[in-house]
Amino acid sequence: MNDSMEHWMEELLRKDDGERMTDKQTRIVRAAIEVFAEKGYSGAATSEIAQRAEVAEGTIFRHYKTKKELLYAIVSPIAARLIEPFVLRDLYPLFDTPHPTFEGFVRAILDNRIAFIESNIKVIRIMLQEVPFHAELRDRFLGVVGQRMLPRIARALEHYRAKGQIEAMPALTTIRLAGSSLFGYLITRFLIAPDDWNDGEEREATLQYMLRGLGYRASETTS
Amino acid sequence: MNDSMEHWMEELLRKDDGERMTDKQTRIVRAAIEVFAEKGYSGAATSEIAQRAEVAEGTIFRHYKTKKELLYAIVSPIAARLIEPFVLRDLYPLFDTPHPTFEGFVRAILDNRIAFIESNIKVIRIMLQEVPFHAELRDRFLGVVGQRMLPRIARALEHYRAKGQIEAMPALTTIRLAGSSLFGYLITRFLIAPDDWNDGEEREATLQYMLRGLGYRASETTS
DNA sequence: TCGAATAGTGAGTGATTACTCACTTCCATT
DNA sequence: AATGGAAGTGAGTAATCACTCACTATTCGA
Repeated sequence: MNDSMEHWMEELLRKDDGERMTDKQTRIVRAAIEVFAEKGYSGAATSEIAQRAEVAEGTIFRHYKTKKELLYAIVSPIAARLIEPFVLRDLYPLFDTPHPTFEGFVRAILDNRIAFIESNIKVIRIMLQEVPFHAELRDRFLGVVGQRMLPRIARALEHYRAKGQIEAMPALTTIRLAGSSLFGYLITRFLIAPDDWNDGEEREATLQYMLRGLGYRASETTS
Repeated sequence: MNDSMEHWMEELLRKDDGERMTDKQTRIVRAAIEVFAEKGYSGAATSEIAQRAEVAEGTIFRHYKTKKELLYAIVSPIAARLIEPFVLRDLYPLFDTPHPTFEGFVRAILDNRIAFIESNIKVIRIMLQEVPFHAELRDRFLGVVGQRMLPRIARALEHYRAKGQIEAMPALTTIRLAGSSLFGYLITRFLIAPDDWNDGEEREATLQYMLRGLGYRASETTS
C-alpha cells in the first residue's frame, strides 16, 4: 500500500503549531500524496482523496480551506528539507575537519541527498510536477534555494578552489554542472530505469564523472 | 502573441495523410499549445482553447475525437523529431570524415539539440509535464529512444573509445552522464534562469565539463 | 450550376468539480 | 454529569467539464 514515507511522516504530521494530527487527518494527507502523484494536482479529485482516506469529503475542507492549501501543506515541508542539510552542515565548520578533500565533500552530499530523495520520491515528484503551474510555490522554492543554499555551497567551493583541488569556475556554474549530474542520476534511477540498475557502479561512475569534470586534483597545497 | 514555433509548425500542420490543415485547425493547435503549456493537460479547458483560437468549441471535436487525441497530435511529432537527428546523422557515416575527434562529435550534437529545443520549448515542456501521466505516451517515447537512438549513439561512442579518445565505460552510463549535463544546461537556461545567462560561457563550460568528465584526450591513435 | 462532402457552429447534456452548511459525534475540562 | 468546542459528516449547490448533435456555410469536382 505505502512504502517509504514512514520517518518524515511523523514530522510532517504535525500542524504548524506543533500539535499532533488526528488519525483521519493523517489518512487524508497520505491519500492526497497517492492521488496527486498518480494524477497530478488538476487531475486529482477531492472526492477520490476522501474515498481513499475513508473519510467524508467535508472532512478534508474542515482542515484545509481549499484543495490548493492541501497541496501546499504536503509540498512545503519537503521543499524546506531538501535544502536544510546544506544549511545545517554549514553550522559546524564544514571547511576543515570534516572533509579535507573535495572528493569527501561531494561524496557526503551525494550520499546524504540520495538517501533523502530515496525516501521522499513521491512528494518530490509532485513538487516537480506542480512547480511550473504554481507561481507562489516556485517563487518560494527558488527564493530559499537562491538565498540560503547557493551562497553556502559557493563558500564551500571557494574553499576547495583556494586549495587548488578544483578548477577555477564561477560558483553558480560549478553548482549547475554538479547538480545536473546528481539530478540526472536520480531521475534515471527512480523514474526512467528503476530496473536494470547497478547502483554501486552507477553511483561511482557519476562521482568520478563529476570530479573529473570539475578538474579535481587530490591536493596541491595543504591548508 | 507567438514566437518560436514557425518552422516546425509548417510540418506539424499537416494531417497524417499529408493534407494541409485549414486556418481554423492551425489556430486550434496553436491555442492548445498555449493553454496546455500554461495550465497542464488536466488544467486546460477545451472551452478556453476554443476561445483563444476564436473557434466554436464543437470545431475542436470535429477534428479531434477527444481532448487526449488533441494532446497526442501536438506531442507526437515533436517526440519523434527529438530523436530523428541522431538517426539521420548516422546515415552518412558519422564515424570517419565528419568528426575526427570526439570533441567535434559532442559539440555538433550539443549545438544541434540546443537549436531544436530552443525553437520547440513550449511543446517540450508540455511533453515533460504530461509524460508521467500518460503511459502510452511514455512507452512510445522510451521505446523509440531505447531501440533506435541508444544503440546508434552506443556505436559511435565505441568508435571513439577504440581510438582511445574517451575513457572505457558502459555506453549507457556514458550517455546518461553526458545526457544529464545537456539536460541540466537546457533546464537551467530555459526554465530556471532565463535571465542572467551568459550563454557562450555556460555552453563552453558545460562542454568542457562533459569532455573532462568522460576522460577526453585529443587523440592517441590515428584511424 | 448543381450536389455532395466537408468544415464550422453553439446551444444543450449529463457527469463531475471544489466547496458549503446544518447537523451529529466525540472528548476534554469543569 | 454537564457542557462547550473541535472533529467529522454527507446531502446539496453552482460552476465547470468534455463532448454531442442538429444544423448552416463553404468548398470544389463534375
